Amino acid sequence: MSNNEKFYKSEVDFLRDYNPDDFEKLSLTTDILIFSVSSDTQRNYRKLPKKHFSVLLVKRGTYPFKNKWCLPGGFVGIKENLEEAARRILLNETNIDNVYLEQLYTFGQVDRDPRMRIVSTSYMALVDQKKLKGNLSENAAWFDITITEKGSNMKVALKSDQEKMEFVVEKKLKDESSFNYSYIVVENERLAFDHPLVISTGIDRLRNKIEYTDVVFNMMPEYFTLGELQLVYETILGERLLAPAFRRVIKDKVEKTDMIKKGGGHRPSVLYKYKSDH
Amino acid sequence: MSNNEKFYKSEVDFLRDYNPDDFEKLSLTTDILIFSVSSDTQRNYRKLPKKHFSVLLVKRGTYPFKNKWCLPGGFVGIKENLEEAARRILLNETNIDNVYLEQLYTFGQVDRDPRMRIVSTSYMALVDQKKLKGNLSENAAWFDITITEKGSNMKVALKSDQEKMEFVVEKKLKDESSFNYSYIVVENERLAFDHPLVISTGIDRLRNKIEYTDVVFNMMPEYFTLGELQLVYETILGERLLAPAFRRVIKDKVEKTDMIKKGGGHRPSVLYKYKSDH
DNA sequence: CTAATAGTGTCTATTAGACAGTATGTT
DNA sequence: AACATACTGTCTAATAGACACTATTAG
Repeated sequence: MSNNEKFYKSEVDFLRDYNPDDFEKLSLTTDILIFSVSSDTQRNYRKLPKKHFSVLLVKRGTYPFKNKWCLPGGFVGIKENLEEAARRILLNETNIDNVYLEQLYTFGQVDRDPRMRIVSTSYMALVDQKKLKGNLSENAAWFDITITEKGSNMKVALKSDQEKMEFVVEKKLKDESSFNYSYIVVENERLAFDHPLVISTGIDRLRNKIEYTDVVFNMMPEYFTLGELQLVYETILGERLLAPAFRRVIKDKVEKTDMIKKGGGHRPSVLYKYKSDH
Repeated sequence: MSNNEKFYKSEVDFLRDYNPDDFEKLSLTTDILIFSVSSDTQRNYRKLPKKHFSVLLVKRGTYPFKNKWCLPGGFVGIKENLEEAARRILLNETNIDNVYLEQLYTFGQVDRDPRMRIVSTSYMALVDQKKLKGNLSENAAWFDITITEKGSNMKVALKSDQEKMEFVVEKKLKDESSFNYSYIVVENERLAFDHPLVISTGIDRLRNKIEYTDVVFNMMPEYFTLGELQLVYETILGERLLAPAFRRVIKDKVEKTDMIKKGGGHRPSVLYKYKSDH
């Protein structure tokens, strides 16, 4: 009997059917990374309001990580699907529903929670911030994100009306032959758990997906100008784009309306809406 | 006190710190989707051996799903990281190590295991099949994959030396504005659990990643001809590629050696190897 | 010689980048 | 008038697709 045969006859099937002490049950949570793009209040009547890429954080009231900020999250019920749990928590904490949500990654480092073993499946939500306004709890706040990359390090500065904080993660290739990497937290004072990793992973995912999908329209109001849309792309990608090229690429995804946005100290702009059938 | 304030003061923090009955612990497993590309034994001295995209499955010896096939997998230890668990199981069941491995997706449907609530984080491994040969257990077998897509349905035919089976899944968009979709199993006789979903998700991921990363080289031997490499791409993508275009795109990723592969009834071919620094 | 793959050259079509130039609002 | 954005046209560069053509082996 070979070593492998022995294994298959015992361990695989064994593990499927039994639950020995080594494999005791663990807790599963879900954390929701809610991204949106917010606008500055307009200072100069000529200029377009500056846009900020932002994330919703919640201040913890109890230990561990008391007074630190974290992503909204909670335990997955024993009879609850993962995405259902994420939507329940999202609805409870932000009062919104029917939002774009996708599974991001499952974080399972043994020591990621100081209390006990907790594995967390994170979800990424993309919202139009106006749908939430006025409903935020005292403990929740939007933080504008500013990303600075130097070498393999990424510094993420977070700024709300009240607070400023930042963390630094290092992007580390796990495999030289692919874009398979993970992040390591280099600096972090104010964020709870391994949430810097979740945020970094989400930024990465969004920056990728914005290039080949239409997810960005989940962060837009129903009607928008192409200038505003371009600003959102620029804000998320962290780079300037050339308007003619942007318009060429985006033109099949949007539909002109007969509405026009006036009021800026410049030529008025046609309002567009998302065209899903193309 | 607003509804939201009430919520934040209670539920978020409550859930973090307590473990009420509704949120009892659950079992976490990992399933490993092992892909490789195998070659037919050569029948015509002129023709290149045909290549097959294949997956490693294990036959279950016990209930539930007795005598059905499944992906190798097992429970995650309470003090074991997710990827560590995947590597442990991979090593035990296939006797290989140092293999390309990436987290694929976490499947958590409440009813995915008939015994109890089990959430599974799947990993995808890419291997060169020659490294495994001779070590396979009786219960394990490579299945060649043939994919037929019609409309939103994908039929996956699996064929080993001994057995043939197939399943059909439907690709369903979850969000009209993105490529965020999930699969639904339409037909499945012989595969255990929700493993048709895992396989479909993995095929998708691999087909995507092969276009913008170098993952494919994890499935290649150290030295290979460009014709063989092209065949692997064609096998995984399920479409023919034009040789001049393929060579143009691939040329920066490979390095010519001074070795030559002779023996076919045709012009000999230069052997290349992967060049990671480009 | 033949069948089969190896490998190159080149034309064309498509897409991306760059920039100039015109248009039209508000103050 | 001045500024700021809206919007278009066009040149160029880079990339992808198609196909013809040459090279070289085993049998």
